[in-house]
Amino acid sequence: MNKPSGDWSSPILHADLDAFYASVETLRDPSLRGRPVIVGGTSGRGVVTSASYEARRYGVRSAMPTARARRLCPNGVFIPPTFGAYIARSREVKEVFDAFSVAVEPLALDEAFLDLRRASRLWRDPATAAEALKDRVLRATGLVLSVGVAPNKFLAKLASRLAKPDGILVVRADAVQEFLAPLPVGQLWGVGEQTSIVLQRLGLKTVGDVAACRPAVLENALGAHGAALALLARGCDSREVVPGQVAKSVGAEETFETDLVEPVSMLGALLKLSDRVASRLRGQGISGQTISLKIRLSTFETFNRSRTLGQETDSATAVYRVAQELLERFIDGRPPSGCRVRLLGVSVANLSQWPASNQMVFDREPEWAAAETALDRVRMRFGEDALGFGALLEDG
DNA sequence: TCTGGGGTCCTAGGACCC
DNA sequence: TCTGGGGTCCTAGGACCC
Repeated sequence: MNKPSGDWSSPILHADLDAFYASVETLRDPSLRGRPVIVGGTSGRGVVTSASYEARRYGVRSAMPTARARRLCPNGVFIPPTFGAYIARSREVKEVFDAFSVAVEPLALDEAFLDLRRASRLWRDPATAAEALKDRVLRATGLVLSVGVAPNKFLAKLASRLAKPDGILVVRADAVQEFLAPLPVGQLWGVGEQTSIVLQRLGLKTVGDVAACRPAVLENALGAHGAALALLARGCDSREVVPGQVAKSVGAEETFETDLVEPVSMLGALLKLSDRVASRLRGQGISGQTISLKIRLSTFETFNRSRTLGQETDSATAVYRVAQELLERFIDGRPPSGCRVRLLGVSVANLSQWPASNQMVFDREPEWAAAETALDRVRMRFGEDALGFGALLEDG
């Protein structure tokens, strides 16, 4: 059964779906095929989350304000995101990946690492496997995949980015330096706007420049981050592909169409956010100890306030109470005019799995679990009127 | 151009304990 | 009376990724 063995010096794959959200929308509505599809917030404050390659020709990019994308591409089809559809497609793709390798580490809905070292008898070489993976994903889901093939995670991720769209790029172990050296520093994982500025000041423009720089100089300028960059720039990355990672925090946030100034509307928003977060915790069978509140003012200044409880919770009312206290304390410490709130967020960290005993209760009494969201509790206590949230405030 | 929503990781100071 | 040292936890802020 052994296939002839080719070059296995680059056994790590990074698989990345092309223009994922826009592609899913095109599958949902085939009349969009070939048109500039732009998925993103359609409110005044929305940004682009995904753009088809047709839209990119007009200069539309992810994270760009939707208003600007409309100016660049007036004929674009603008669609608000439908996350349920993306999650469902992502699961289908994950099934294809899992049939392919025992070591699959998802990074996001549209990308994953695959370690092929334990599949070396099934394929002549990793590049052949990458071809087959693209083909299987396309046939199973209709989605187009780009794949980077490299000796480690960092190089594989870089390769898949450069392979797009609809490509495969293999970085051979003996060609790493030539591959990396000419790339701009911004291609290094973890180099964004701020780090680029620091590197620029050091006179470092390409990855080759960074590789040639003394690690101590980088560490001095950027701390531990600098030491890590020194290694990446030389193509060194010893991180393993780790399947089955569990989340470390669960959160929900919302940017409001217009800034909130009334505390009562802020509390109403907090209640909704707390309910969303708690529902997701229970859905995953986890609970957490640290509740955080995120506040972004109209000035775009952003604050975080958190509190760690003596015990874990997955209850919306418990999360809400803490968030409410943190918010009230924050407002008290500000000048009366200084609280135009652009965004509120609630998150829960310090997570752990539910004890098995609780999960048994959950299994036995699903109706109990279903009634357990905070909004339901509020309705039960205050009636439907409570959804105006006035009653909650009286209750304080 | 006026900046989403979901996350991860790192740093630094202070409290607290031994 | 004139000041230890190490470890851990908590909080706040910030950079970065998709």
